[in-house]
Amino acid sequence: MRQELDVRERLAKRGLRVTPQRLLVLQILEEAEDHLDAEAIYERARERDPNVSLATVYRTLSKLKELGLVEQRYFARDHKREYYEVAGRREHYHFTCLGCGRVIEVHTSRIQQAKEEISRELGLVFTHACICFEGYCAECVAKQRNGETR
Amino acid sequence: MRQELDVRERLAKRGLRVTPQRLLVLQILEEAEDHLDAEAIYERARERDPNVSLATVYRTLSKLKELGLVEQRYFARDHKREYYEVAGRREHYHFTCLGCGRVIEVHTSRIQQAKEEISRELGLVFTHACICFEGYCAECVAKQRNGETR
DNA sequence: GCATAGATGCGAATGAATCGCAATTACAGC
DNA sequence: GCTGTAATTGCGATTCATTCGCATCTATGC
Repeated sequence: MRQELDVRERLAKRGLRVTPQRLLVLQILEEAEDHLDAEAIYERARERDPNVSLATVYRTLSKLKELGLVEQRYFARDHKREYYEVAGRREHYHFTCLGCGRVIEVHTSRIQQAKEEISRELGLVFTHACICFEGYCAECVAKQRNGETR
Repeated sequence: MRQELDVRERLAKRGLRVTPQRLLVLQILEEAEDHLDAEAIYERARERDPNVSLATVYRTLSKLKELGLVEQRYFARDHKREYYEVAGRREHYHFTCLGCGRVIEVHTSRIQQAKEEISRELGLVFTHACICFEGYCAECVAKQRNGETR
């Protein structure tokens, strides 16, 4: 797990408290393999502390996001829902398969390049980018092909 | 305005009707310079036909989107809200300035390149991409600088 | 013109996220 | 270790964009 000291420091720096709920949400996100939305985090949190409330999960995620400890994402599949992942991982983007629903992480430096180019050309300063892709994964494409030629 | 014949054809092809409401929404989108959300379209529509309902605007946008006549967008500034623009314009992406709220259209071929590369590498088939940028425009950056050194 | 499937308008419903507020609790200072 | 106090929590109520249900209307093919 991420150094708890770091977390304590970041919280303290803003006069925020280290509460069991905050540590719990953070831990859940660090243990998660896939991406979780508030509801999913809430469910997992209740398993360990049946008293946590959904509102606290939301408030915690919001704070942790401000502190730069977690990142919020939107996936094409369900664009109204917010998903979360711990911050500081390798630059990556998300591709949602419309066939199987799987979210595949993809890597590319093109987005970064695009930002740099546009920045140079128009003098824009980028603080955030929301990028998500949608389509069909290799397996689902194969399935569709088989289905069509049957 | 886009050839109404084309619109009639596309609708007819799916057994959909050409109604005044649909033509009105389409016209509003074609006349709009900036990007509109359902509420804004609704307001403009009522000016010409006070009876149109918000639900119809939503349903119309949904149908027009299916037909490929309009495109739905999300902007970083307000990610829960859907914005619309007529389809078929030159490939572009949107940058929202956190300072003045302006939405700036930017052009780059990097995104397309990224899709092609990832497609080759992982066999993914892209059907849609949701891309939006956020930051500060040149003017707002300049303003901030002045403010800091004052 | 007539029939009828598709559309509309209205108000109610949905659902994720947020808010208000009283009750708790972390933690700085003693 | 205790205390005071401001931050935090839990709960339920609220918000707000979008969608639904349904009775009424209407575009369109015959």
